[in-house]
Amino acid sequence: MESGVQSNAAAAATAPEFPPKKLVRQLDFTANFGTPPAAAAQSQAHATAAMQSQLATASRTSISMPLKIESPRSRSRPVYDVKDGTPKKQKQCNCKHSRCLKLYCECFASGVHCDGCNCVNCCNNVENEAVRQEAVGLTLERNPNAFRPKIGNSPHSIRDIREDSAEFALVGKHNKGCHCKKSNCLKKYCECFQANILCSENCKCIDCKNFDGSEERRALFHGDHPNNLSYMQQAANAALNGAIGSSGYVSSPSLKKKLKGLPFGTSAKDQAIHRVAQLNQANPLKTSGTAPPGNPVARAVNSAPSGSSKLVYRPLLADIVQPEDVKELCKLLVVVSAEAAKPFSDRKIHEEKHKEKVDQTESFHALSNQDGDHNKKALPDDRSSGTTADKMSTEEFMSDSTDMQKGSRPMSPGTLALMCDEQDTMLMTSQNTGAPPRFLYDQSVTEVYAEQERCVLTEFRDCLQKLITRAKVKEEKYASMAMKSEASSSQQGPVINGNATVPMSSPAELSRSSNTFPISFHNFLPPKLGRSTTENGNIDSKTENLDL
DNA sequence: GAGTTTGAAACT
DNA sequence: CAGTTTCAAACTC
Repeated sequence: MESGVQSNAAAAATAPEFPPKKLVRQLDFTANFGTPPAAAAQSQAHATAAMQSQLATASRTSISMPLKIESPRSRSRPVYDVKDGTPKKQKQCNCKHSRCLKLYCECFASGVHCDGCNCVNCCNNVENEAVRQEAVGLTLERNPNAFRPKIGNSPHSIRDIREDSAEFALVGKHNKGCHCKKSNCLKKYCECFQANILCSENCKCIDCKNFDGSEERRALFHGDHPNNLSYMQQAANAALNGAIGSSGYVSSPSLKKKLKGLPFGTSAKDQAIHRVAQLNQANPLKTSGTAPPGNPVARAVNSAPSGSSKLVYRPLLADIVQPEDVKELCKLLVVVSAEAAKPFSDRKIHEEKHKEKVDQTESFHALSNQDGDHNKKALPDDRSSGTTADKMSTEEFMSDSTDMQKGSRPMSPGTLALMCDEQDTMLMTSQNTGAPPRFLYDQSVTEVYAEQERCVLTEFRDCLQKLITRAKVKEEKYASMAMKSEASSSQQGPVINGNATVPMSSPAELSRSSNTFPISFHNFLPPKLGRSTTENGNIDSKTENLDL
């Protein structure tokens, strides 16, 4: 089909590849990417605005939308490393004829530039940004929803799934629906299957087997499929890529709790949980793929993780870092930043007493001196060059860490709100005391910035290192427990009793086991934050308002 | 790795 | 809107 790829590519680079006849506005690949700068800029602005608008719209939806726009195709490829599940480099396309400017291209469809791809004549890069933006505009013109997620929420929920159905589909529905004819919607050709969702009324597929209760689908997800592992990975990717949202699976605390609190109740929810537990029969980490022997309770306890792990992949840090932890971290960094600037503040206060009068006298003297040469040297030269300027600006301007607000560096609204009071104060002080103009202090401001940045980054690095350490510990524990689990199950099967440790081979379940890993981000935040939030009422009250 | 199959996207 | 073609990924061998 793709005969003469290279010749095609070569021709594409030198000669028109597409017929000039265009009933519908099309991308012009022929005119040396010839979009007039102005038109290109306009197109770019339009396209960018359109995409941003879509992103903004998407962010308002209940769908957990990834930062990058994704198409089902891009979702299909493992963005996460198969071995360890860690984020992996963006998928690389192999486009040959689309120049990566059509939705055929995963990168383009994902709204990202090609980077390290194997594509030919790629225009989906910075060098061809104008063309790219035009293509985006055209694509949006053709289909305003082109870059929007194709999987939306559906009325389906975990409660709707019947207890007797063995498979477990993610919550969601393909907005447009698939049109499969030969794949039975059980292969990755099918967008619904790719996204690990059931086909819906939106689909126009033929001979669909991707529905709740489908034997074929059940077989596929029950471990007796040769490609079960890949399907597992696919499901994990689907869960991870944000198309569905994190709440689609059993990750809620209540569910976790109930899952552990066997035997199950009789409510619909409990039944659903029970059903989820039954999914263990396709334990991805056990090649046998058979349900572990033992009583139902034991099987459910042991199997729940396996079953859910097949469909839910949760990063190692999933339960370590919570939203409030991020907030805490930000508070910490604000405190660290303030502390970093404090020496400058202290020094200023100390030295200001001794030098303020002298400086002002000198300045006044220079200003009052009507001699041109003196005037030039006395103020601008002294203060705008070298160490003198640094010294003075440091002394007179950096009386408070909040002065960094006066620099050109952009700050978050939260931080601005935090420091607005101080800014007003400083401004008034500066005006009242006849302090020199701001530009005279830029250098020292930068100096403080540098110190603050250093401290903040150091602190942040430390936190990240601790986070990594935690994850490693967790990972090692998973590994050892998985080995134990596998060893015991291969010999005599898991024996669960009240006191025995439940072998958990699933990272998903392990991460849910708060008893085993009572990890909280708070645990490794430095004590500084504790002080700042408990002893320093001012900082605490202000940082609480940080818009995180 | 090459060839085939598949279904979405693009086009008529 | 329906039919056809193009395209790149998924799949098979």
